Amino acid sequence: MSSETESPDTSSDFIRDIVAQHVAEKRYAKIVTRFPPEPNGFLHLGHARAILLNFGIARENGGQCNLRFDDTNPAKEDASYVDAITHDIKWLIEGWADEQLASKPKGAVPVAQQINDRTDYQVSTASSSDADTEAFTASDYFDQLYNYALDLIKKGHAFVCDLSATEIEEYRGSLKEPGRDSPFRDRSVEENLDLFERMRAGEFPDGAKSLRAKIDMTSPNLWLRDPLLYRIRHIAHHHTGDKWCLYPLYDYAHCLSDYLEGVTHSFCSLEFVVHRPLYDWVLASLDLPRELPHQYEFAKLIPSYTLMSKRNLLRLVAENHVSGWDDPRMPTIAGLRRRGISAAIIRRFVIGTGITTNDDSITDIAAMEHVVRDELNQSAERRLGVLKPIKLVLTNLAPDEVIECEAINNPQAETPKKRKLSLTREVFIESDDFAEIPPPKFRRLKPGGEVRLKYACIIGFDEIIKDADGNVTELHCTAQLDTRSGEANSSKKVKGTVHWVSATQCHEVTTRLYDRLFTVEEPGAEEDFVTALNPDSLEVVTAKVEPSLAEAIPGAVYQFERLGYFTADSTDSSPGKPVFNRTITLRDTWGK
RNA sequence: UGCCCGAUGGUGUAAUGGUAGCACAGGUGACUUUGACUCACCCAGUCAUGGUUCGAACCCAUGUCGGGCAGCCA
Repeated sequence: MSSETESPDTSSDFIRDIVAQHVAEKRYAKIVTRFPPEPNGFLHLGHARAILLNFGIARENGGQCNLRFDDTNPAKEDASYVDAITHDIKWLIEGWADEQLASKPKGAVPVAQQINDRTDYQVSTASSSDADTEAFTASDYFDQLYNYALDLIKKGHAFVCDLSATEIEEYRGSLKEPGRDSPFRDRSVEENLDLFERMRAGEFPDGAKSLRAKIDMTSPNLWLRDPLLYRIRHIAHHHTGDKWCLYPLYDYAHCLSDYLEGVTHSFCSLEFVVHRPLYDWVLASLDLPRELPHQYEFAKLIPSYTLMSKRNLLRLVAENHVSGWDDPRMPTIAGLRRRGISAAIIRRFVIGTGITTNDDSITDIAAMEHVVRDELNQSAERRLGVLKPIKLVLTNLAPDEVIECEAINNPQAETPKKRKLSLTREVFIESDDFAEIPPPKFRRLKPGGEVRLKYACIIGFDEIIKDADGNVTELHCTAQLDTRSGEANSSKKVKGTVHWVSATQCHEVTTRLYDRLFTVEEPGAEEDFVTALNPDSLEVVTAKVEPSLAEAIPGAVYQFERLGYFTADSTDSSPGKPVFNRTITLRDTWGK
């Protein structure tokens, strides 16, 4: 099927070098990575890099990659995204790293175990053959996270603070000025324990108190100035319900979730570099028995002409600039899939961009378009379809005459299969393929010229028919039947070949012509990206296509010869009535 | 102007003290029953200045430019 030519495992990057070093040192029994999406939107091309890195590292080292929902903020998250995210990940790695996708037994939470006479907590991993499994979920660790917070308080590493949000901001200082200690910083362990328990019990309103790490208010790293660990939120959580009104923050929950799952390598994007000391501080302050996970950062993938943040993509959806998260113009995994772009294509493109710490790079979207065309050229069957038809009459054929022609399904195939096409007196050709006053080097149909109807025969131009207003209504030509394949004059050469469909044996199908969503290279850098929306990103036409396309398989991609690649939309098509989405046009070196 | 990070053709990357390579984009031509594909050729780079070294894209120093950080978001 796919001729996926993914980079061999010889390709390396700084992260693979680090992991290879650890493997050589036998530092870990098994390499364990994780992909931790927050269920607050659909996954996009940027996530694809993280997914492919995490699963790729696991795949190359006989390890595992945990899918973990990072659901510590009930105000922004929703269970409705969980299924879509899970589906997209599985689809992206299918046939490539399915074995590495790790989950846990249903309902599993961290359990106590003895390690070197010390009590440790870990959540078990389910084997891929187990029946009842589910994704790892940070909120399943809330109890254990709470207990760890108690430990932190007992060790004098955390305190309950009564300062308001604005006061905390003031006390934090600025980029240049050091911060000041909270007046509540030196509460006794007993008082902190009592207050924290009462926070959990719901005695205080939102924002009245918080649990903070006791680190260093004068640190040049803002994230070390007694950062918050827990905040009060009297709001139900999509997974834990109303059990909690106290929720941990990312910096506290993430490193410990990694630890509880036995993650060895925790990869994230560059903006978390400044958080790494905090990641390490939390883990180190708890004096944990097992080997600690470590965080490594890499640069995000930002393709040109696309938006790449969930916040912004959500706005496109909310304001109806697109039909949804899976609109074929969206850079989401679901959108690309509907567009006809396979997982193998995404993998080849994303992996091909590499992993670095260069932080200001924009990847030319043309690099992805190249992969799309290259893969589809190998796999897509060819069909004939006319987007903007103009009628052409072959005056030397009888009205009911049908001439059978043979068309090749895919010239790239080892042993190309063929199908039948019917040439009739009346056909449609692309209106772009005729010019009454042709521009220089025009190789198509023009007055007095000749052109070949693909897979049929050469035709000679006779006459142009116009209506009263001067609009072209029909083109009259003569078919040179002896130039058909196998006939005496079949090797006759003409400069142009055009596609066509029989006017009496064709189907009309709704076809969506997509173009890039934005007119500028970096819409995310725009004051307001909405002003950079491409007004022509979607054009709907009723195309005339050859009969076989009525049975197009949703999700399959076809090349409409000389036009581009089209896929039958899997949500809007119905049996016998496909709706086509244009995946991408063919490369066009002539320009028009 | 606090701290941290980064800098290789137009773009994305490789070279880890020893010939600056690959891909995309762009250009020219060949081929063509898809102006597609394919093929051939061309274009074009180590941010700057010093230093270490027989030898520096790589190590050091300084500068320049770019990015990140002051959510009870992740």
